[in-house]
Amino acid sequence: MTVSDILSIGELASGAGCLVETVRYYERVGIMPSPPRSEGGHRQYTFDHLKRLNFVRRCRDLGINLAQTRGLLGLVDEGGDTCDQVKGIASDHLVEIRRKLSDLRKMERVMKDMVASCDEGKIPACPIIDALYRE
Amino acid sequence: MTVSDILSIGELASGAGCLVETVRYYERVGIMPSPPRSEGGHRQYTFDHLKRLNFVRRCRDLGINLAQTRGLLGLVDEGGDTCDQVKGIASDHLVEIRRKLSDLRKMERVMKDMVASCDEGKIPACPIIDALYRE
DNA sequence: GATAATCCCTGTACTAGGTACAGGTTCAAT
DNA sequence: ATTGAACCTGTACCTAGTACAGGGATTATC
Repeated sequence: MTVSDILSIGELASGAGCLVETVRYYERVGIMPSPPRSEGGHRQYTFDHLKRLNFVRRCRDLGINLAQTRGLLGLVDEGGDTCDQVKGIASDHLVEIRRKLSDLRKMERVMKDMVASCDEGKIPACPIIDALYRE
Repeated sequence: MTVSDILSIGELASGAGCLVETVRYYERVGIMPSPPRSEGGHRQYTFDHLKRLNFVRRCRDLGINLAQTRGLLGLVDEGGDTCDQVKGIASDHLVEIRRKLSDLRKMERVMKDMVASCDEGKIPACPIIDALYRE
């Protein structure tokens, strides 16, 4: 590591807590820009790139998919009064999260009941298999 | 559709509410057996196959992955006193569901706060982008 | 019995969001 | 100058299917 402002792809990746391959993947799919290169062909990043990568990772951690993340980045890149559009994307995502939550809660109930039913009788037929196999 | 006990792949698929391609995929990955064929090479299924396919679809609907589903089917195929093993797989899956639920609840809270923050001020900088972009 | 419409066959490519190499080059430290 | 780590490109792989293309089988209608 030098004292300059240039980050290698490894430094960038570890700064954002992801793999080097992931950064190259983001470049390939147009989420991260192609940075300038050294004479030998190594990618040279700046702290702005790190901010952008962290933004992407934060979106991903929240379950925002790459297409939506790309959309948000587009709005960021444009700048200007796009707050409503951002809010739209975020609201859409919130709806999606709530749908998944409701599905998972149903699954939890079913699995919990199935596991509990196993404790009750020590009968030969397994109630879980029964529940799943029933016609 | 004939009056015999033989189901075509299309009848099997629609009976289980999935695509024909999915059935062929399950055969390819060893979840469904290779059934006998007609003289012309068409797959010939029975109602036992339909039961098995429904079992698989029910597992998938509950979010049980194919590897775990294969495990359950293995226990079913063996028969015998494997109730504990079944319960093990189900309990593991319950743990997984609960982990996902907790992640999603966190995401919901964050997204909800972000969307709500947008309503408050009509300031130029978008609070959602801010929240995600913060260093 | 002929024909047309529908179904089925195999094989391959594609999806999302990366991960995991192989084989070769460059950089940084000693 | 040398060595070892990090980097490069390109390709294959993962899950759980989906989507064709090009051709053969079956069924319904006439």
